[in-house]
Amino acid sequence: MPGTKVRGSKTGKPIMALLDLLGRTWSLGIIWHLNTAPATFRELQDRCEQISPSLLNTRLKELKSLSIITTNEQGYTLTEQGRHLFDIISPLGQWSKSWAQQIINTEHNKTIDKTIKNTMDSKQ
Amino acid sequence: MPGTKVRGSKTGKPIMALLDLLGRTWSLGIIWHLNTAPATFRELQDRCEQISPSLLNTRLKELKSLSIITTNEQGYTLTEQGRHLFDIISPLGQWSKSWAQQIINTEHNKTIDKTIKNTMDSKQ
DNA sequence: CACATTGCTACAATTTTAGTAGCACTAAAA
DNA sequence: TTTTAGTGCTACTAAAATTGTAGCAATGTG
Repeated sequence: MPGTKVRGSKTGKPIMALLDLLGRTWSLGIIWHLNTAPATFRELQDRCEQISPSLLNTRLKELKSLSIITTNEQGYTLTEQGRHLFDIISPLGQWSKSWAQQIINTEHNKTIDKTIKNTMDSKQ
Repeated sequence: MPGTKVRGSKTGKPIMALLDLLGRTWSLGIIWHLNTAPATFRELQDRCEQISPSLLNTRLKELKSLSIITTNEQGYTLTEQGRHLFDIISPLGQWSKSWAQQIINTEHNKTIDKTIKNTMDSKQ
């Protein structure tokens, strides 16, 4: 809860509470996968590929008690706030792509460098 | 690494790799606190209030190997990509405030409701 | 040389998460 | 009415992650 002492912060600043929450395994993933559409418990389990039911349940309770998700006839859904939160983190999708690309290039360069080095070594 | 199988995903989609990374304890916090200014190891330890040196070291290595942070004369710093990542999550600061406010109001309303209920009960 | 600071490493204790099994409930089919 | 299938979980143990504390090696400073 914001205002209350949180794991990693004695101050209880909202941002610390939020970073603590989002920093827990699967929090971000659940929000991410719930944006597509509301989902039942098991549907959500599938979307998250590997989450264990006990943890999923724990996270759902946390997120629900903090008004980020809610339940209705369709199952679990983002609240309006939750959707706003998703909007904020949504650009991560694009960012992750260019990030991945750059890392791959870096790795590739390393390989090239090594090849060059080997070639040079063999010529000495 | 994006492209490689990650905790929580067999597909290795960049976004999954990223959510996995950011979902680890203190990843977000480190990025957040590093945006203020570059920091030495111990300075960063202080900013994060409660992180243990072993974990901080682990995270720094991860973030560094993934080109999100780097080291220079000033200590640890966000890379250009890291800064861009921060820019994306930066609105979380503002969001967390209104979120906290709303939760507090909700709690407050509960109290009010209870007070009203008690009053009504006592008048019966 | 003593002393302080920095960037860590080591390691046991504790907490968190994964993985698996299965129960209670509901609804439809046989 | 019994079976079957699906859903929302709970229980439990093993494995992994995190904390908390101590301290070492390297670098500088008086």
